[in-house]
Amino acid sequence: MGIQFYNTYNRRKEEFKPIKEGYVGLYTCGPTVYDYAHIGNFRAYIFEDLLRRYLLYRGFEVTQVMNLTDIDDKTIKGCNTKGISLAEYTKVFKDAFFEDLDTLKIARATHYPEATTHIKEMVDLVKRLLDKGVAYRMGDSIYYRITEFPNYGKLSGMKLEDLKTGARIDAEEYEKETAADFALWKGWDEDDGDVYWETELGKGRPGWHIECSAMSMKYLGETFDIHCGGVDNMFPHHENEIAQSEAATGKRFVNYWLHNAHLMVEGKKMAKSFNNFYTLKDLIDQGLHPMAVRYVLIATHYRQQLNFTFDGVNAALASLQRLWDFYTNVEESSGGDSGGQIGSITHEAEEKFTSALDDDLNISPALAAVFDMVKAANRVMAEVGLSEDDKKILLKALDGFDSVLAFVKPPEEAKIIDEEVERLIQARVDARRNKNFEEADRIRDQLLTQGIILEDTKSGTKWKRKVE
RNA sequence: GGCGGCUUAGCCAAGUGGUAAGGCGGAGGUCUGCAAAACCUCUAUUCUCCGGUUCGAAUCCGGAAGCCGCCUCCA
Repeated sequence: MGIQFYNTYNRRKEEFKPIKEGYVGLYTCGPTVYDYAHIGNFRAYIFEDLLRRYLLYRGFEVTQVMNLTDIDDKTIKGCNTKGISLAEYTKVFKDAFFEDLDTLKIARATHYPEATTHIKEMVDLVKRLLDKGVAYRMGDSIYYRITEFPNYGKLSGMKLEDLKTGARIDAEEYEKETAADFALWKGWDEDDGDVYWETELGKGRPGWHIECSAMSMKYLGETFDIHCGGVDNMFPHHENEIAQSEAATGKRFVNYWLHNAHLMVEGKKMAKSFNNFYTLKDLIDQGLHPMAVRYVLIATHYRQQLNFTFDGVNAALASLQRLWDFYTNVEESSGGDSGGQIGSITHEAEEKFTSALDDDLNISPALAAVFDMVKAANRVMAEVGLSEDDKKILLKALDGFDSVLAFVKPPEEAKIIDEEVERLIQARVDARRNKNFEEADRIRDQLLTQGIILEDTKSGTKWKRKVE
C-alpha cells in the first residue's frame, strides 16, 4: 500500500494519488506578516516541512508554494499606526520569518509569493467571477455570492443555516446580500490611508481569501494535489478558496486537504492574556535548543492537539542527545564486524519508518523505528563492533532519516573546538597516563564549566559540546 | 446555541476487537581510576468513569465527567 492521508474534504484516510505520477503540487498557507510568528504557527510550518521532506524521501518531485500575506486589515493597521509604508512595515516580519525557518531547519519552499506582488492575478480572478455572475458589486466592494455554490460548507461540515448564530456582525455585513458572503475586493476607505491599488475593479485592495486561490493556481495549476493549513483555516478561509476557485474554473480545486491541530502551552490555550504566548525568538532567548523545539513540534501527530511544555523540550533534548551520540559513535567506531546483523537491523528500521509515515505521517512509530535501530546497533557495537561496511550502511540509513526529520545528525557547531580547549584535553590525557587523577578530574571539571564534556573510551578521550 | 476533537505509566506518546510500541525520567547491575557514553534487568494485570455487545474491548455501542477547537480574516 502506498501513502495515505487523512483528507479533511472527505473526512477519512485516502490513498494518495498524485495528478501527475511522481510529482506533487503542494500549497501551504503561510504567515500574515503583521507580527513575529509564534510557536503555534511553527507547528503548522513544521508539519508541512515534514510532509514535504517525506514526499521527497519517497521519491516524489515536489513544488511547494507558501504565500506571504502582506496585505490585510492587520498589516494596514500596523503600517498606518507607525506611519511607515506597508512594504517597510512587513519587511521586518518577512525577514524574521525566514530567519526563524532557518533556526528550525524548515526547508525552503519552492515559491513564497506575496499578495502585494500578485494583485493582477487576483483582479483577473475576480473578473472571472464577476463574468460568471457569482460575484456582485456593492458600493466600491465586490462580494462572492455563496448561495451560488452548491457545495459550500462541504470541507468544514458547516451548514449555511448554522452560520448565522455566533457570527460577529460587522457594519459592512449590512451591505451584503447574505451575511456569509465574503469580500473578494474591498473598496478603499479612509482608514486604509495610502494602501490601495488602482485597478480595473476600482481603487482598493483584495480580500483575504482570493490571494490563495490566485497564487496557488498561478504556480500549481487550476487543480493541484495537496493544500495544508491549520484547522482554524478550514472555515471560512479554505471553504471560500474552494468556492471561488471552483466557481471560476469549473474544476476541482484541490484533491487532498490536510489540516493540523493547534497547540496548547503548559496545558492552556496559548494567549497573550495567559502570559504563555511565545514567539520562536522568545524560546531561543530563554536558552531552549532550536532542535529540541523542532523535535517537540514534530513528535506529536499533526492532527493531534499538542501540549507544548518546557519539560517536554528538556526531554526532547535528552532524546536528541542520544541520537547525536549514536551518530558520532558510529562514525568513530572501528575494528569489528557485525556479520550482516547491521544490514538487517537498518533494513527493518527503514521498513517500519516508511510504513509508519506512509500512514498519514504517523510520526510516533516512525521515531520508535529510529530508536529501535539505535538500541539494536548500540548493542552490536558494544558486543562485536562495526566493520567499514556496517558503518556505511548505518550512516546511510541515518542520513535518510535525517533528510526527513532534520535532527538525527549532530549540529555542525558541535565540531568546532578552540586550541586552548585542545591543549587542556591533551594535558588531561598526560595526567591520566601518569595516574595523576586529581589533576585529570580538575581539568575535566574545568572543561565542563566551559560546556565541554569528556568521555574516556577504548579508542581514547573524546569530547562533545554540552547542549542545554 | 450549532458542529467537531481529545482523555493510555511520574511526564510525552503509539496502539482502533486477540491480551499495552517508543522516548524522557526513576531504581539496580556491567564497563570505567572515578565519570561519561553504551549495554543488561526492572519501572501500566491496565487504558477518565458507568453500563452494554462479544468467547474476548484501550479498541465497537450507549451514557456521564473533564479538557480543547471551529462557528467571517487566528496555524
